[in-house]
Amino acid sequence: MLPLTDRAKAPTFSPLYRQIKALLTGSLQGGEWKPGEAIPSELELAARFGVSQGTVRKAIDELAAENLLVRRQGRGTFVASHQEARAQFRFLRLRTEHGEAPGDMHSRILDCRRLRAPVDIARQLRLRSGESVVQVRRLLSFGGRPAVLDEIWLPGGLFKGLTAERLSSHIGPLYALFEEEFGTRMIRASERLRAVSADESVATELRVPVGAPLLLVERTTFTYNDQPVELRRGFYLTDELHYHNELG
Amino acid sequence: MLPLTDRAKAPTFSPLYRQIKALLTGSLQGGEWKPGEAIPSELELAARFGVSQGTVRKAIDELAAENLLVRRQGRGTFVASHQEARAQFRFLRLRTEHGEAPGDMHSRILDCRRLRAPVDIARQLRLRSGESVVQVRRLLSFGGRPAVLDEIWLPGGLFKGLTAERLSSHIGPLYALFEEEFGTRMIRASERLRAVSADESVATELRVPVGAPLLLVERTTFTYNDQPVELRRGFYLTDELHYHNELG
DNA sequence: TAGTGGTCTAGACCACCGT
DNA sequence: CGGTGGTCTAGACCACTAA
Repeated sequence: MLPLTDRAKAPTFSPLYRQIKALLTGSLQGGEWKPGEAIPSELELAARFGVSQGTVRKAIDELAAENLLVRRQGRGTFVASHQEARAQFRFLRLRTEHGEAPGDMHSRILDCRRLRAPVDIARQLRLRSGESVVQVRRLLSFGGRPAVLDEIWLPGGLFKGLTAERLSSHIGPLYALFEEEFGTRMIRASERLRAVSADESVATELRVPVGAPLLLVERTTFTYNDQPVELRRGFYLTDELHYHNELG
Repeated sequence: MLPLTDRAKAPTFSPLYRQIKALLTGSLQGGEWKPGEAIPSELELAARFGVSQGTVRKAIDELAAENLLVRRQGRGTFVASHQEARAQFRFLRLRTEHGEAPGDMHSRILDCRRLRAPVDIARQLRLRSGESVVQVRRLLSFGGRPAVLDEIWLPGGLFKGLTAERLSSHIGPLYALFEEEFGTRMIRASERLRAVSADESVATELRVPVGAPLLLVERTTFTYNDQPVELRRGFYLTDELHYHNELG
């Protein structure tokens, strides 16, 4: 590790703890520690990198704030996972009238196809036009009532063995499956929300009249290094549930 | 300040930096430092509270993360203000197709009335039913096109001199006016989003057909101590603009 | 009891800003 | 230049967990 005085002359100054953070991120991305596992203790990492515990702490603090790591006092620091209960509703912002997470969720896969990427999909996923992509359509229901119709696009190269059967036999969040079976961890997402009218095909799946108002949620999901790896177009029926958002 | 060993026996343990944070929050709430002003330096505060600079730092770190304070290297730490450019679009999440903040914003006040709080409004604002509230309706336009119809409810006691004239003559965000003229600073908000159909009165104001899909945004806004001080029902026209959200 | 993260301190030095 | 926040260190002790 370069001492601060040497690094300070670099055109783009980066403090030591950020370099440590980058090294840790690299190890996470490279799979040195898997989701759910503990990473080495702060003192071990400090020894490995030749810095003080405080510097490692600050790097881990930022990674924990970004939900890449989870600290547990007395136990250690763990790689975040979409398997954990606390992660279940981090990306799905639907809530009941009372602000609680809705129960009795069920996912039905409508279809799963491989095809050549349309130009706009390719551009958003940073693929070459015509490269292979996977398109998944699925219906989310709560208490037996359809609530969300999702159309999902994934890079074909990253999701080779993905089939409707594999998706249907999976229990829990899709992101848990993606992380376990395909080694792709969703880190953050950017959503664009609009109100639209249900067209005939959407209305049929959601069992509402044609023209009913629906919340359209377009999501771009990113993995490490801000690499986009998923696109979603979700039609949300918001008569009983709503999309919840906190403005800090 | 109690030493750690004494405080440790308290039933609800709170570290020293959180006590400092509470003291700072109290000074902010009490108006010792006004929005836009600098607070004392870290070393001054450390001396005042009889703790180390590091402990003050950690307290300020959290307040900065909550957008109550703004750090500026080499200059000092300042009380956050809704006047600043960076705060303008913190609560208004509308973006253009390209993800930019929309330009040419104009606010037109439709009316401003004082009345006795309906039961549900009173409950949400933690007022006694029948207490005075102010109801404001206003239309936000971008590039001359109506985009948001807002209905706003405020506690009458906190907003005594608020009139349609005062609102209309104000330039900039309402929250800047509220903070300057009424001493009430909006800290955070909780929003519930739904898709609805435009009824006749809303359709007229937004110049859309009756039944057009609109994004309904219901907001509860809080000041210090999680005290709710504003309710909003906004009807958003999302054909050209959309509601943008980042999922961390 | 050993090991982990969490808090607190004191001190040194760096980066940045305004004068 | 002096003063501010930002980084880094070394060391002490506390709180929590699991064995």
